[in-house]
Amino acid sequence: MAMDRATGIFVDGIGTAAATSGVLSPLGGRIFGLLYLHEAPLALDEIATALEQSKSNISVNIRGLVEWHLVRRVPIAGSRKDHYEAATNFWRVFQEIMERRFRWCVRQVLATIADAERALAEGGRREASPFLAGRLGALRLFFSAIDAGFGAFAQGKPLDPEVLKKVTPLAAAPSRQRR
Amino acid sequence: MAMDRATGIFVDGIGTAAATSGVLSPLGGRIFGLLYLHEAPLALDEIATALEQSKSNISVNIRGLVEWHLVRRVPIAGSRKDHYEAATNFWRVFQEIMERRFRWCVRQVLATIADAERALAEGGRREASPFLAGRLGALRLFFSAIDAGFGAFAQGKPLDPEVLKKVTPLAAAPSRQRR
DNA sequence: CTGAACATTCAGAATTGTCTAAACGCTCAG
DNA sequence: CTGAGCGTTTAGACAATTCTGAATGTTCAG
Repeated sequence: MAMDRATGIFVDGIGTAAATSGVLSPLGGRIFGLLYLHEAPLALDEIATALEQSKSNISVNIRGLVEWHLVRRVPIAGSRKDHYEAATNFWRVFQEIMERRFRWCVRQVLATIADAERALAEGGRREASPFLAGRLGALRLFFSAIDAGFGAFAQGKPLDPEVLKKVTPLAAAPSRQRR
Repeated sequence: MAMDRATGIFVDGIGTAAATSGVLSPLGGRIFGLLYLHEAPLALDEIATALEQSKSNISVNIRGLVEWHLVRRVPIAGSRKDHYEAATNFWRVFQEIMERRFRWCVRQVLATIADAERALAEGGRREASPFLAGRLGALRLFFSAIDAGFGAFAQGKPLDPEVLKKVTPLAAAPSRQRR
C-alpha cells in the first residue's frame, strides 16, 4: 500500500494542520487525509500499513474521527473487517466542531463565571466589591453574546460582529500613575 | 497574597477552560484570571506567589498572554518591576484569536491543498485521477470560503452560513455494495 | 565602578501524552 | 464446539511538555 505522491503530501500536511487545530491529533488528521483521498472505504489494517502505524493506534485514533463525524464506518459486503470512509459534507462537520468544541469551551467559561458570582453573593461581598462584580458581569455579557451568536450561526442564521462589539466594555481610563 | 474565594474559583475555572481552548496553557489561563479580577496591575513575583508557581514559569507563560494581547505590561511609577494588567476589550482579543489561531490553521490547510494539487499536476496525473482532483478542489472551495468569511467577519462584516452551505459538496450517492 | 533588584534562559526532574505489541474477547464459518 | 479473523484493551517503552532552581544578563542607584 504505497500512496501516490500527491496523497502523501496531503496526508502529512493535514496531519500537521490537525496538530494545531485543537480538534484532532496529528495521526487523526493523517487518517482523515488518507481516507478523504481514497475512493473506496479502507479497513483498519490497510490504514495502519499505509500510515506505518500499529493497528491498535489506528483503532484508538479513528474513534475520535467517527465521534466528530469526520469519518463514517461503512459495512462492506463480504468482509468482516470494519471499513471507513471520509465525510464530505463539510458544513455539517463544521457545525459539529463549532458546537462541541468552540461553544463547549465558551459554556465552560460561563459556568465558571456563574460559580464565581455565586461565591461572591454567598459571602455577602457582592456590594463590598463592586469591582469584582463589575468585571464578572462584563465577561458574562460578552461570553453570553458569543454563545448566543454562534448558536444561531450553527442553525443557519447570519452572525453580525456588531453584537459582540456592543458588549465589549470600553477600556478603563488610565487612572494610575505611569512612568 | 491570599485570593478571596470568588477569585480562587474564577482563576481555577479559567485555567481549566484555557486547557481545552487551544489558545492558552492552563497556567496562562490562571494568570489571566488573576489579573482580570485584580484592579491594580501585579508584578511577576506577586503573580508567582498568588498562583504558587516559580517566577520563571510565570515569566514564560505571561509572554504568551502578552502576544495574544490578553495582558498588557504597564509601567508603575517608582517600581522597577514589570507590572501586568488584563485586557478588557474582548472584541479586540477575539479578533486576534480568530485571525491568528483559527484563520492561520485554515490557511495551513489551503497551503497543503495547493501543494498536493501541484504534485498532481506535475506528475501529469491531473487528468489521470479525476477523483483526487475533484476531492482536492472541493476541499479548497470550502476552506477558501471559510477563510474569506472569517476574514470579513474580523473586519466587522456579518457572516452568513449560506455561503458555507453552498460550497459543501453533496454527499456521494451510495455507489458500493453494502451489507 | 559596584552591588542590588530585576527578568530571562537553561538543564534537568517530573508529569503527561503517544505509540507498540501482546493479551483479550467477540463473532462467525465449519 | 472449535478455531480463525477481527477490533479493543492494557502495560510498558518512548517522546514531548511543563515546571523548578540555578546561572546569566541588564538596568539602575549610590
